[in-house]
Amino acid sequence: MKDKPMNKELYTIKEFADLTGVEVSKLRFYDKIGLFSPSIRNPENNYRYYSPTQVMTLNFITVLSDLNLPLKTIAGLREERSPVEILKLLAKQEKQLSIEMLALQKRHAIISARRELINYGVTVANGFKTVRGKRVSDEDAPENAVKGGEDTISVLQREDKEYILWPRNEYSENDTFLQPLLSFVNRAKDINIDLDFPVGGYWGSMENFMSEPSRPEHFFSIDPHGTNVRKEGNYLIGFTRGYYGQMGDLPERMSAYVKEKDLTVSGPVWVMYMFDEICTKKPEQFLAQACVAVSKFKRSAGTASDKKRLSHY
Amino acid sequence: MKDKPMNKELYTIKEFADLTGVEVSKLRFYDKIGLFSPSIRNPENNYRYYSPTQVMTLNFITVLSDLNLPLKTIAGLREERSPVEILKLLAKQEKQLSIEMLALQKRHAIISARRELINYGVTVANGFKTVRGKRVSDEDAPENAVKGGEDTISVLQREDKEYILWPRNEYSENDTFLQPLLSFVNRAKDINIDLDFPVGGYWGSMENFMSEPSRPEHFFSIDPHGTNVRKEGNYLIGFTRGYYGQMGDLPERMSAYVKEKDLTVSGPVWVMYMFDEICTKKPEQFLAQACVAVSKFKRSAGTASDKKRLSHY
DNA sequence: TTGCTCCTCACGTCACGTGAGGTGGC
DNA sequence: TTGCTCCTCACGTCACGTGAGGTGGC
Repeated sequence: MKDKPMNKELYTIKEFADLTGVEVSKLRFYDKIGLFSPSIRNPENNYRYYSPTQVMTLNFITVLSDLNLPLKTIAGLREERSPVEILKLLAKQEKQLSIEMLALQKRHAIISARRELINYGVTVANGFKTVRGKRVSDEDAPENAVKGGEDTISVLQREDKEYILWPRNEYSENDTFLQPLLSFVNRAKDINIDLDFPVGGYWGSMENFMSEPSRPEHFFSIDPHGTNVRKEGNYLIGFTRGYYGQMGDLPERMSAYVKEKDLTVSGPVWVMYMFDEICTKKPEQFLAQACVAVSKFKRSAGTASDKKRLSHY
Repeated sequence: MKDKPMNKELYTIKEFADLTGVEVSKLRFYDKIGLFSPSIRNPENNYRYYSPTQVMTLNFITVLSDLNLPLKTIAGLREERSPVEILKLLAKQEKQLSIEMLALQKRHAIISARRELINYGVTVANGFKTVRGKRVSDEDAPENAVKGGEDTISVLQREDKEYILWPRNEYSENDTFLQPLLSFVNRAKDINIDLDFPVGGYWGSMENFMSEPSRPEHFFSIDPHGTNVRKEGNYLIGFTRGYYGQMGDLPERMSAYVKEKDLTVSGPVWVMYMFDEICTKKPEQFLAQACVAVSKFKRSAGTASDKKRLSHY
């Protein structure tokens, strides 16, 4: 008297695909590799027919496949499986997941750092004449924006900025910045530094920057996990175009400004690249910002509301 | 008088691989597809020689590749690129990233839900004689644990549990639970319900469960995003083995217990599967827990510290 | 002569998707 | 006859990794 209503009906491959949401090509593929075959084949024309209970079997496959288990593993589990075994596999997948999660977070950090820098570079290159896509005159620009574009030297308020300071560079006779960079890159993987983040140059003082502008004493990378911090405060800011190590007349322009405005600068000099080889093919188009703390300054700094409106490079 | 120290030295493919951390096979592959070729080839033996500045070019590729840009896109960018263009690509990758992030979080939720359930099932199947891998006697078991294993009916404290209640099931004459399940599965994608989460059966009341134990009025899925909540409190708990819809003598055992202990139960009945087709091939090994709120109960419930020690199914 | 590096070319991976070319039922 | 579904088989995808088989310099 047992009727088996489950087996009463059969689905063609298209019907079964519509029912389960699994595409026809996928069903054919699963059949081909022997993972999951229709319960019946018409011997005359080889048509596939699926039974209603196969919905659960397919769900078993779909669930595990969605958890990134390889189809071969799933095929093995179809033969034989136990709760404890599945538990172990799930634990393994969860570990894998947390690794992937960290990788995604790192990618996000890199994208954020790059976007912020390039965005700032574009704004600088436009002479801050655009704010949120709208052109504004210098007078309308935020207080702590660079007015007059990339040729202007100015003093601006900056927020805290995290970075990683690399080991000190060693130069021999004719070295440019390239030799220490190469020797560092070579060791970077050992000391676990991430070369995907933007890299800049660091000098211990304005004097050092002035005397050897093409030889940074350190490199640094703009990495949110960095334990070094360029502190919030007023900074003397200037820009220049050109390849790594080519500072042009920027050091002179900065010190002329310092003299003219009777400023006192102190602490290290950071040079960060808004446009680097990621953005442009032409090294002469690279866009860098040099930055050094101003310890004596008379004009008023930007207001708090201005701070929020602008990027904090 | 310009010396070009960058081009002074050349690296063999192995040296260049060691320097940059990019594997030899990858360098050969990039050369093959025309993405990145050595600056010099020895015409006699076709040896590849890389120049120091190519480190930056390769870094350009590595950075963008690490951000999941396809190599074809990167090849296009090698020809021509601009800061604004890169900015757009980064924005696109960031969107893509957040989608991937959500997918990972969903996978994590599924794994968590499954692990918790199966783990509980294993514990029940062992008669709660193991606690953290150690066998303990019933007396040593936590207050709100099932003592005596899966045949025991008991009243236990349970925490809040989120779930999604599916639409009401429609049965015709000879339908088992399977027909409504299928018709639901068919619509699941439209109403955006995730079939990767564990599914259980729901009856509006103990009476309904008693009269039609193989015909749940609703299905529900154990999904942390669910807006339905099975509230914290004391529940009558029983277990049974068998395929979906086969409750065996569980309803009778539960009502006998209710009578014997002079309890009053109220509200819906939830049946959740700790072992389902994900865990085992054999439907008769499926392990389910039925659960209904106890509104009158004299024995003391578990202590607060016990609550934390146990899973909250 | 041995060991090392370099080369090219072909094939494998993973989970499918996409035709091409052909059949069968209404 | 037309349109629809079904079939098989082969090839493409994506970014490499892995041999096989052979060369060149110390």
